[in-house]
Amino acid sequence: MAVTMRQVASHAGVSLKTVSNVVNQYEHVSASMRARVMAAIDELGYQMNVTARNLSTGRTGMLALAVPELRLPYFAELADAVMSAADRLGYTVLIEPTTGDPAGELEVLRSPRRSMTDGLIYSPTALREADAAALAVDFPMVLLGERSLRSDVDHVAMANEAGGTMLTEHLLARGCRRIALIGAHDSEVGAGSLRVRGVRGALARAGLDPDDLPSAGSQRWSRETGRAAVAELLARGERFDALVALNDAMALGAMRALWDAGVDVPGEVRVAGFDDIEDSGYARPSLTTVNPGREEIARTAVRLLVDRIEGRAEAASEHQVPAELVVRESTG
Amino acid sequence: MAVTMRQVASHAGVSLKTVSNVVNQYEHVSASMRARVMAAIDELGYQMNVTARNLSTGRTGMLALAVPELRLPYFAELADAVMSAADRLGYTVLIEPTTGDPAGELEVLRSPRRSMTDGLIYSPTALREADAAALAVDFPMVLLGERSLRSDVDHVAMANEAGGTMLTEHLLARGCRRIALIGAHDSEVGAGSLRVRGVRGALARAGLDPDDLPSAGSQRWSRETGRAAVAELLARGERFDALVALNDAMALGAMRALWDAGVDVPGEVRVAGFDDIEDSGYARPSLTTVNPGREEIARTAVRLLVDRIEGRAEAASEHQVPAELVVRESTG
DNA sequence: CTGAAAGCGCTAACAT
DNA sequence: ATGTTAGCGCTTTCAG
Repeated sequence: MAVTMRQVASHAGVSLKTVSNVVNQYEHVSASMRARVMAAIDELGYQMNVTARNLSTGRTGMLALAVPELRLPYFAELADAVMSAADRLGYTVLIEPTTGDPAGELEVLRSPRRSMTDGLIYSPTALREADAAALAVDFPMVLLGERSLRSDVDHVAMANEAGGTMLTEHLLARGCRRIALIGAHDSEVGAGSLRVRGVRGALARAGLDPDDLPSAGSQRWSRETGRAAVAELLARGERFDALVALNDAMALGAMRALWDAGVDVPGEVRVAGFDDIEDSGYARPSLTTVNPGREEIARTAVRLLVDRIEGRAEAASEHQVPAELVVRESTG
Repeated sequence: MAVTMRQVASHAGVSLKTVSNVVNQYEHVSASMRARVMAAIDELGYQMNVTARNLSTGRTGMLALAVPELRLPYFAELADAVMSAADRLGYTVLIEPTTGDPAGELEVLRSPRRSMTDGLIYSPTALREADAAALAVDFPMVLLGERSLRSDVDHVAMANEAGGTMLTEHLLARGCRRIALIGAHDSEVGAGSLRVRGVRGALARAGLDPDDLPSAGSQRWSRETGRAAVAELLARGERFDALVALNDAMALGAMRALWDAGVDVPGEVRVAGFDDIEDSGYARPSLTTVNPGREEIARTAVRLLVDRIEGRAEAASEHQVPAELVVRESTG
């Protein structure tokens, strides 16, 4: 079918190894040899069979990135950033959707496809303490998130708690006294609980009751969840002068629901989110949020993973990427 | 390093082939044999080396999907849909970002990585007539878009022109008389020109001048492009009572810019887009748009490609996926 | 600097 | 129903 290296070799009248050397930019090949081989390659339209090389070298040049779903804008933007960073280091990214449930997140660790990738960038959102053992894998992996589940693996942590704190202090400074929360669930791990912790801490420090937070929302952090959560809060008759959504998508859905209900943002309720996804700057009103440093997270994760794959890694490390408060119209 | 099938075989005291049979669910294996092999697999923690199988079978089980960038919401949602559809048929998707320029779009056709995927779903947006020859590839491919460049390949076309027509007729029915266009560029192929054709056709039929369309915007169909385009139109002093953006992202950016300029939507200007991305339903005002049938496009493309890969394909076919007008607040 | 030969881990005829 | 034997196309010692 396709032209093989062997055919190129015989067409050029050289050995297989020589063709391999030329193709792989091996230094010590005479110019004439190289020219002859290149000519044969062109004439035959040879294309390297990457699978064969992969088997031979034991490497595939692919990194896996496990995320819940690409429809969630944060993960689409993250994937984009990871792909660019990987590309710069000569790697390709295989995106593995987990659907954001524990089963899917565990499955990606055990998938036979792991043998097709050199390593995994893993952003679990639904794993529970009980699943921690599954993280003891025998391939290079870097975890996105705090070192909550397993410690002997590289981590890239974003400033979740600090972000929650910033947001809350900002709202308090604007005069808010009763904050409602969207998207909090009981998981003990993951970004959500840390963000909530930041919120509670700031409230406590301000002398407010950190446990008196009206809250709604589910596991799937989508616009629809945000919209439904606000509908629920209003239906329950909750009162609040600020709304912290644990991500921007929910915040955008929430703002829409508030508008539908005739509640003015930021006049009556100030709204803030997390992630600084692109939409947030274009929403009406534009959304105050926390920029988690997506680009740096992506760059760092890829670098750590590639270092480990290529044997340059030391002990497992944890990197903290600083977050930044982005104040926009939704908080006045 | 990793456990091989051979080790499993000797551990279980059977031949290589038997292990292979068990692993591949081959029917004719005695229950006892199967149990013995499974036990060995568990004890050794065996995991199939997919790369080796790929080399041997000449298949990888991966489909490539070439799109400009995942940050553009339409492509993130499309990728999501393609991945789901592929998964249902037992395939994995490798996303190949093209950056949306001609070089990147050509590159993906020639990349050695094509030997790692069984076929390609290709959504060119920047290719010119001159590049048509590059589409003569020797691997299974399905093109997303009209049969404008090459005809002997499977196509899944969306109703671009019809969509433009629907949108325009809707706007005319609402009383609009002067439509501005965002995102039109001179490319002769691609979705843009077809959408524009639909707009012009409807205008002509209504007795309006189809060539008198204020227009702005560039190749990259992002929110920022939409915002900048409106800024430019306003700066030029153009007058218009409707705005058709060639995709939703630009429409959302445009609406934001109109709001910044104090122009009421839909009161003074009605706005419409294309794609029905998720954001459009949550925007304020929510955006009137054309739903191109993304799910069906994805399903159809994957099915066509897999049929071809697995040898069930006939002659090249063109599938038309119907579009649907989604009327929302932005057109009153 | 180039060639010969072995082998990566699996599948697939072909036997048995 | 299970075992044997060749490869798949490339990389990689090891010679020369």
